[in-house]
Amino acid sequence: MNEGEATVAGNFIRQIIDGDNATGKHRGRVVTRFPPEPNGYLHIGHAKSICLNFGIAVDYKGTCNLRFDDTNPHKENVEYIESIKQDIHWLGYDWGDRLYYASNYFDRLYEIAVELIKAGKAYVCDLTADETREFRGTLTEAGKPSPYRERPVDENLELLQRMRAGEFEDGARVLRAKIDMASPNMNMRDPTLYRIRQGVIHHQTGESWCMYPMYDFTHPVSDALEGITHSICTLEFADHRPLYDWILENTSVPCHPQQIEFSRLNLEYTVMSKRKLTTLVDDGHVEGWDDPRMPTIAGLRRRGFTPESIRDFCTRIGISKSENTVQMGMLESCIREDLNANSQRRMAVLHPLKVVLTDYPKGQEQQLEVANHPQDESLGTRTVPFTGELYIDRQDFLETASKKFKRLVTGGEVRLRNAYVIRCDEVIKDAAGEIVELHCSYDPATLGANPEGRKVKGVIHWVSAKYGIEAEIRLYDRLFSQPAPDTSRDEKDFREYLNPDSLRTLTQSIVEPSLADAHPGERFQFEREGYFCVDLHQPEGSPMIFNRTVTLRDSWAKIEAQQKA
RNA sequence: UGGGACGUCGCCAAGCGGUAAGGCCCGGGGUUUUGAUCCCCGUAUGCGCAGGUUCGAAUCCUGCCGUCCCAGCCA
Repeated sequence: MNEGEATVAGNFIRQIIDGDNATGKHRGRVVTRFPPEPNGYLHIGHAKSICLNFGIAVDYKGTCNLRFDDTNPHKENVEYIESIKQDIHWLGYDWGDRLYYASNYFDRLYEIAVELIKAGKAYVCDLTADETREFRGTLTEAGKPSPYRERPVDENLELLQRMRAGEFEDGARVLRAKIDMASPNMNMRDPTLYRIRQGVIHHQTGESWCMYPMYDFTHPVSDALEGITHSICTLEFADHRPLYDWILENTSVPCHPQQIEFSRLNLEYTVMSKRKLTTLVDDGHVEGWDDPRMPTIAGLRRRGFTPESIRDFCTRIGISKSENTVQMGMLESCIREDLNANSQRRMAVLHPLKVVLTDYPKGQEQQLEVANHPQDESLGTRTVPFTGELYIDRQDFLETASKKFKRLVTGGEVRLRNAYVIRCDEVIKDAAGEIVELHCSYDPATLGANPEGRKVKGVIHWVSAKYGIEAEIRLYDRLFSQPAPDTSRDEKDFREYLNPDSLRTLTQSIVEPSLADAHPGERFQFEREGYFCVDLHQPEGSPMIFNRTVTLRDSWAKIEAQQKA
C-alpha cells in the first residue's frame, strides 16, 4: 500500500484475526482465499473482497490463494478465468504459485463422499427435483424424510459408483447428506452433495466427470485442503455456516477453517449481480463486459480508473455486516483525488467555436511553454502552439450574461489559459442566426502577466485552429437513472431504468496537438472539463477516442442550477 | 415465537461501560491564469423506539419496531 492511501484502523474481521493470533489459534498463520466462480467478469464488489482477502494476507504476512470455484461447468469458461486473473493482477495483487481450482479436488471430494456414506451420513436419493422440494417442507414447517434416506450403506456405495460411471441421466439421482429434515435452517435439511451433469465438457477436467459436487460440499473441503484459516464470504452465506461446519466436523479433513461473513457492496445507479450484468452484455445494452459504463473491473479500467483509486475506494467504504448502498460520489472522489495529483493537464475543446484574433500579426505563430501540472513541477512542461485562429468552447461564450458569468461575453475580456487576455469585439452569425465565429482582439502585454489597470476574472481554455487535432470524445453518465435499479419497489424489470443518455459521443472536438502521441489508456486532465483517457480499443486510422472518466467538481453548475430555480 | 443477520449524521463508518473518530456529500470564507486543486470554519445534547441496571449506557439487560437473507439437483 502506498503512503498516500487511507488506512482504516480496523474492522471486525481483523479483530477476529487479532484475537486468533493472540490465542495462537492458527499458530499465528493467516491464510485467506479469493474464490470466484468463472462465470462472468469481476466487478467492483469483487474488488472489495479482493482487497479484503489479499489485503489481510499482506498486512498479516500471510498468504491469499486464488481459487476458481468451478463446480458448475455449464456456466463457466476460460475467457472468464483469464479475465479474472488479469483483473486481480491489475488491481495490484498476486497469488504467487497458489492458483487452485475446486476441480483439483474432485478425486478427494469423491473419496470424502464415500467416507460419508460409510459413516451413514450420506445417501443416494432418487427423488426428482420437484419431489425433493415438496419433501423439504417450508420455512415454518419441518420437512419429511426421503423414502431413500435409510438406504443401506452398500447400496449407496454401489449407486454412487454407478452415478460416477455415467449410468444415470441428469436428475435421476443425487447424493445427499443425512442431517436433519426438521432443522429450522433449510440448508441442513439433507442438502444435496452431488448432482449428475451428463455431456458437459468441463474447462479443466474435460469429460472425466459426469457428476459434480455442490458448493456447500466443495467449499469447506477445498478451504480445509488448502489450510485456509479464515474463509471470508458475504452475508447470504451465513445460513450455510452450520453446514460448512458440519462437513468439516464429519469428514477427515486436515483442519477446520473459520467462515466469516461481511456485507456485500451496493453502489447507487448500477447493478452488481453477475446475472444482471450478463443480461446487459447479452442483450447489447452495453458494448461488452469492458464497456466504460459497467461496474466491472474491466469497465472501470477502460473508463480510466486507476488500480490505486479502486483500492482506496475499498478501504474508504470499510467492512461491516450492515446493508449498505454507497453513493457514486464516493467512487468519484477516489478517482479525482488520484488523477488530480498524478495526471498531466492538457487543453481540449469539446464544442468548438472559432475565434479570430483580428489584430494578431498575420502568419505569426508562437510556441508557448506550458506547465503539465499547476502544483507539481516535477511533471514538467510541454509546448502548445498559439495562432491567430483558435477554438474555444461554445459554453464559454454568451452574448449577454449576468455578472456571475465570468467567461467571454460580447465586449468583454477573458484570459486564455496559459496565453493572452482577449476581448470579444464582434459576433459573426449565419443566416439562421447561429453564432459561427467570434472576432476578438488580444492584449500582447498579458502573456504571463496581469493586464494593466483592470482585472480579468475569467480564464478559459482553447486550442489552435491550425494545429489542433480532431478527436472523438465519449462522455459517460450513470448507467441507470434510478439509484437502486435492482430493488425496484414496483414490478419493473431493472432494464427499464437504464439511462438513455449514459453515453454521449462528441465527434467534432479538437484537442491540443501534443495529445497525438498519447498511448491507449493514458490519462489526462482536460483543464476545466474533467479527466479523460485514451480508449483501449483504438480503431486503426480513425480519430483518437477519449473516454471521460469523471468530470471536475463543478461549483458553477450548482450556481447555474440555483439561478434557474 | 420458523431460522439467521443488521439498525450510530443525507451516504459509508469508528466506537466494545467514562460522557459521539474519520471519509464522502453539503453550507460559509480565503488563495488561485482550471468556477479545479489547496487552506480554514461549520454540520448527531444524540446512537431505531420504550423501559431497566449503573455515580455514569451507543456500549449491559428486557420488551417492542423496522430492514435484509434463506424453501436450486446455482454460487
